[in-house]
Amino acid sequence: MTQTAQGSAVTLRDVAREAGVSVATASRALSPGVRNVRASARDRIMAAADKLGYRPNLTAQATSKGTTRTIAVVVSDIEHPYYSAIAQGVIEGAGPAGLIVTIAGSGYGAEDDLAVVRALRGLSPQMIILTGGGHGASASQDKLTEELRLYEARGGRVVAVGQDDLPFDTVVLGHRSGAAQLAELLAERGYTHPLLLGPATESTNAAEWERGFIEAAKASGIDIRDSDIHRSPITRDGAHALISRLARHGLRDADLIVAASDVMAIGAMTALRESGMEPGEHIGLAGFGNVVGAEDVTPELTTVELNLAAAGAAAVQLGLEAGTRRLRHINAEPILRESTPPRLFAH
Amino acid sequence: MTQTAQGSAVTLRDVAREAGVSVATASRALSPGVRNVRASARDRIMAAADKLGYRPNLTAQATSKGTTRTIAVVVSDIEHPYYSAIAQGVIEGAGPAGLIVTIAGSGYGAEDDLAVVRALRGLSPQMIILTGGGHGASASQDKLTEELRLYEARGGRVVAVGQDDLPFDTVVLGHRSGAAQLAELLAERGYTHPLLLGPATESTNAAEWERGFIEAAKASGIDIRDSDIHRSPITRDGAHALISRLARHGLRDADLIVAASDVMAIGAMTALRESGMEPGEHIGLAGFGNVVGAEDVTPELTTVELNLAAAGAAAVQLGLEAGTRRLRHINAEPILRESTPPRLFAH
DNA sequence: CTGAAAGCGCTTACAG
DNA sequence: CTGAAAGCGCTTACAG
Repeated sequence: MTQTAQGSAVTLRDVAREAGVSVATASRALSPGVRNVRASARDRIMAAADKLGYRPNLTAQATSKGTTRTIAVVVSDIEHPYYSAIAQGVIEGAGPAGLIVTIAGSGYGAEDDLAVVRALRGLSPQMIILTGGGHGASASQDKLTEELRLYEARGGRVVAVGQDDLPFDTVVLGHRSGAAQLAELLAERGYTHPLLLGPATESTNAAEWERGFIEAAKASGIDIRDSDIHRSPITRDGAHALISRLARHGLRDADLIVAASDVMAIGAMTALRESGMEPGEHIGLAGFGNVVGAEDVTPELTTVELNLAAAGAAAVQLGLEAGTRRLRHINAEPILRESTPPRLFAH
Repeated sequence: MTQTAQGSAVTLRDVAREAGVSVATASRALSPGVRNVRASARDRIMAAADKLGYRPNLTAQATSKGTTRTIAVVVSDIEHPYYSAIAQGVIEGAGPAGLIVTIAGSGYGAEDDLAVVRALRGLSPQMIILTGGGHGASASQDKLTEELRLYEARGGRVVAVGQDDLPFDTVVLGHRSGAAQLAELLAERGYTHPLLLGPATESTNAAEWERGFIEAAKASGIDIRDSDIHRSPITRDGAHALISRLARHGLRDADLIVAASDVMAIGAMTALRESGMEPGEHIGLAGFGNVVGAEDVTPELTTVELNLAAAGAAAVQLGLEAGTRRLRHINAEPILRESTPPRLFAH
């Protein structure tokens, strides 16, 4: 393939020539929001652009303007519905503003986010939305913050979705309040011995979820000990393996498993059944997030609706307005379904 | 925010000055695969870049080189696990080559793909991977092809994942052969009256799936009439609504529902149960794709493994090698599970 | 309202 | 191996 292929691209210069104006005026006529071009000239230019099939070179615009009409969203795992739901919200929010959204997958560690943000910065998006959910304090986290600050200094906007452990605009999700409400309702239904199933990786989202649940449980008279808290990879298979193992040794007196995500809860559900226990009947089961699929398992899964799409859209709004370090809260609400029926001897 | 913020960015010029060389040498030292720089100079330049926290401006590189070290994958719906699985495969395939992958969501029509590709072209990715699954012949489809040809003419690579109805390199998925194998196995299990549940939107993937199933069924002595084929939106809710309606009027003599995707099958499963029929027991149920969740519903869902991640990785490989209009086939394999138990009076 | 010119940050023949 | 210069496609003061 020769470099000549390059030559076939229609450029602004071509449009200008066709319309009989300078590239400067052609540029003005074609950029939205610029008024100072005579109507007749504008029309000729538009027509020429159309006729030639002109498509502006966005990267050239970017090197000239220093930014691109693009939103980059960083997710830990594109296959996890938690992230796709947020991404979908971002897309919906970006559409009206005429912004293209671009999704980049990282991984579950702060260093993963860091690597992706480094690469992304070079692409000069107008906004970077982080959805990783927080990694706690660490050297990588500090470097990530520093990298993002540099990006901001160049005029970029950064917004986080999750918890407020990054010093930027943040859409705060209801991991804590949602988990607390869930704990209260489950206590009312008569559950007394919950077992918590959290992620093995550091996650501020999960930490808030855990704290919210434990505190509210305590207020309802339920004490959750450290030995009641288990951790596995934040996937269907991770939870499945853990619960299978636990079930083999007996689940002691637990009457409820509460997972940090629906995906994990669903893996646990299958593991329970394979171990001869009927979820809902022998032991209650609750998830978190109200992800697609939660109401299609049997029994239907009790969970907490996080309103992820709304959060994604809100992140775009925050990023579009000027401001710093603002927090925007999105409410969560528990949804009780068949997997946590009222216990017989409710107090 | 003033434009001066821009000034704080570290540029190649800064690195060159720090190292005491020209920008040209600095550029050479920093670009991988370029040998002609004295080792000592290279070391000084690397050190300077490191010290200053230099991050190359990828958009500037792009306007200079005409391309970006980026792969753009176009998906119809990021929330659909079919697409996230392919995207995950692309990410895995792109990593070793040092390419960033960017995911853009479109919609289910050819005109949606067209709009996204237009926007994407401006970002000059090195490769565009289309996963839409084919839209059949139409004016939009022709325009899409034309747009992609222009992109190719500028040196870009395009690869499709799905069926071979686009005149570009294609990773062909086993919709047809997978569906055919499934039909044979289900016939062996004694099913005689399948009802097909396909997507309402035009899709070559689905058309192949349908043809594969019908032909193989016929070979096994099962005749599928037009009235046995139903269509709904390609979502959980779409299938749920359709099957609910059908169940109300009675499902006639159908002993099996075969859906074009697992997500649809899972929606159908819930609808059946809500209508008082036990999936697997009263009526068999099969999906397609072996998506996360398929083995976590009750009964576990019979489906066809499409090896989507492998397909995504294969697409990257195709795009990295030179060549045109090559077809690469990825095998599909049926997975029989509890949702299609052997019928009592199998022939 | 318009054009000539300088500039965005980088790459790459070209000539040493 | 290295530097000065031209160029990538666009934008935007500046001066009419």
